[in-house]
Order: sequence, then C-alpha cells, then structure tokens
Amino acid sequence: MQFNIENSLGFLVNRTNKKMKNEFLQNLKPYDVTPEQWALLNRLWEEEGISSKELAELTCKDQPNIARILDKLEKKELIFRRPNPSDNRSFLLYLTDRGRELEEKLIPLALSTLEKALEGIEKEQVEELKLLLNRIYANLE
Amino acid sequence: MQFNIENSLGFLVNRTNKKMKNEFLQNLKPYDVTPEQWALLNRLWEEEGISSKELAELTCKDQPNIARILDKLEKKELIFRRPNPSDNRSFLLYLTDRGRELEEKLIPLALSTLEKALEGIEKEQVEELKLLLNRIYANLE
DNA sequence: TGAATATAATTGCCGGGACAATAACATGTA
DNA sequence: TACATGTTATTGTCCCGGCAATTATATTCA
Repeated sequence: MQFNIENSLGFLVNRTNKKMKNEFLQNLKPYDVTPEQWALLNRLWEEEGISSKELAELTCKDQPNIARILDKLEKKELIFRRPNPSDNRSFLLYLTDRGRELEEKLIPLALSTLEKALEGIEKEQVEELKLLLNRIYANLE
Repeated sequence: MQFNIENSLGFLVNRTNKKMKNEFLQNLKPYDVTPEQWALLNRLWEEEGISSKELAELTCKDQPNIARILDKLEKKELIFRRPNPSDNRSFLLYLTDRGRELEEKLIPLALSTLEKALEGIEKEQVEELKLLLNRIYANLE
C-alpha cells in the first residue's frame, strides 16, 4: 500500500490554505484584525443589520465560532449587537464608525495579498481553480 | 471598492480545506485519530527513527504543534520517543505495534476519502489543480 | 579552554474549528 | 391556553496553528 502524502491533494490544499491565511494575517497585523475577523467585517460592509445566524451561513462558519469572533470584534469596538425587534432570542449586527472606516484600508489589502498569491497565473487558470475547488466542496456536501 | 468574497480564492480554498479535513475526520473517528495525527503517522509509516524536527519539516508544521500532536499519539500508545544517541537534546520517533498496524486500515481510508472528493474530476485536472496550489504556495514563500 | 551563539524540544498564550449541552425564547398543535 | 417541539445564541471542551519564551544541550570561536 502506497500513499505519497507530499503529492496528496489534502496535504496541498491544507498547506496552501495555511500559507495564504498567514500571508494575509501578516498584512492585517497593523490593523489588529485576523483573516477570520476580516471575513465577518467584509459581510457587514456589504450589509449591516443581519443576525449571527445569517452571518454564520454567509461565511460557512458555525455559530459558536461566530459568537466568539463577534465578541472579539465587539471588544475592539468595530461592531456592536442590537436587540432584534422581531425576535427576542436574537440580535442584529452593526458596524461602529471605526469598523466602517476600515473597509477603505482592508479591501485593498485583501486584493494585494491575492495579487501576490496569484502572480504569474493566467486568469482562466484561476477560474478553473475556483471551479475545481467548488466541485470538490460540492462532492462532500 | 468591491470585493466579492463568495468568489474570492482565499474563501474558496479555506472552505474546501475545512470540508476535506472534516470529511476525513469523520471517516477517521472509529480509529480515534485526527487528520493531523494521521499525517504524522503517515510519515512514520514511511520511515521510523526520525526526529521531531525532521517530522516538522516533512509535514510543514511548526515544532510546538508537532510536540503536542506527538504527546497525543504517545498517550494513545501509537508511537514512542527514544533518546537520540547522537544528540542529547533530541529524541527519535518510533511506532508501537498498534501504530504500525493502523497503516493497513488508515491508508485505504485516506484514499477513499480522496476518491469521494474528486468524483467526476478528470485526472489531468487534478494534476493541474495541484500545480496551481503549488504555484500559489511558492509565490508566498 | 571558556564564553558566546545556535539549535532541539517544550510550554504558555492567543486565535479559530468541531461538537455537545444549555438557556431563553418561538412556534405549532391539542 | 398549555405543552411539546424547534430555534437562536452562548458556553465548555478538545483539537490544531502561530509565535514568544524557556530549558537543555551543541557548536563555534576568541
């Protein structure tokens, strides 16, 4: 029985994911935000006033993790929770001014990180790559 | 400024990685081994008697993590540490009989998990995918 | 040789992911 | 209405990843 892990897809996806995340983390450091915190902020830059549950679905994270990441963002005063008038179990999420202002800095940062990662790779190949990643994801759903 | 995170490579790589890892985790559960523990065992199935440092390099993990994963494998009596005769700071890693016996079960499990993930994807496309992941990794080195 | 420097392994700390359990509230139905 | 059931958010527990600091041993070099 053979299993060449060096060349195994699981190993390569994991390794590349760690590298990309870490590269982004380093770039984000001056702003005291992590890639996961960035991902939540990114959704709120698109639309405020959503619930923790909606955020979990949008970001493909589970609710306990969302709750804890939100705690951190709230401590940093980048977001705040407000009671949900139509459901007393729930609350809605809003950006503070500081949280809103970060968009202008952090989106270009994400784009330039991605640009570095994709240097020298053709646009069609990147699209092909995304298709394959989505296909794998769908195969395991 | 626009940033469609749904379609962002970082998001897709991260999402697919989590899904693959979790699928494998579920399959490994009956054996009480995690994907990361599996990765270390896999290296030892190839070659015993290596050091923690060598293992870290081979698996692209950092040494503190390796030490902790090894602690777990040792508690489960799948591996053991033996002093390194040529360097008293170091030790060498060996499989127990139980650790060695797992290979026969767990390699087919890894292969079938991968097979499910790659269902319906052409062999050349998988190779292309690996090339691109390696290229991205190299771009960030 | 002896002191400075480098290296191997570990520990502590923090961030995040998976999962089980819980508390509080909503909803559906007898 | 009253009770069973479902849902939202949270907390606890464990696993892994990154990084700084520490301990013990090796190596280098004045």
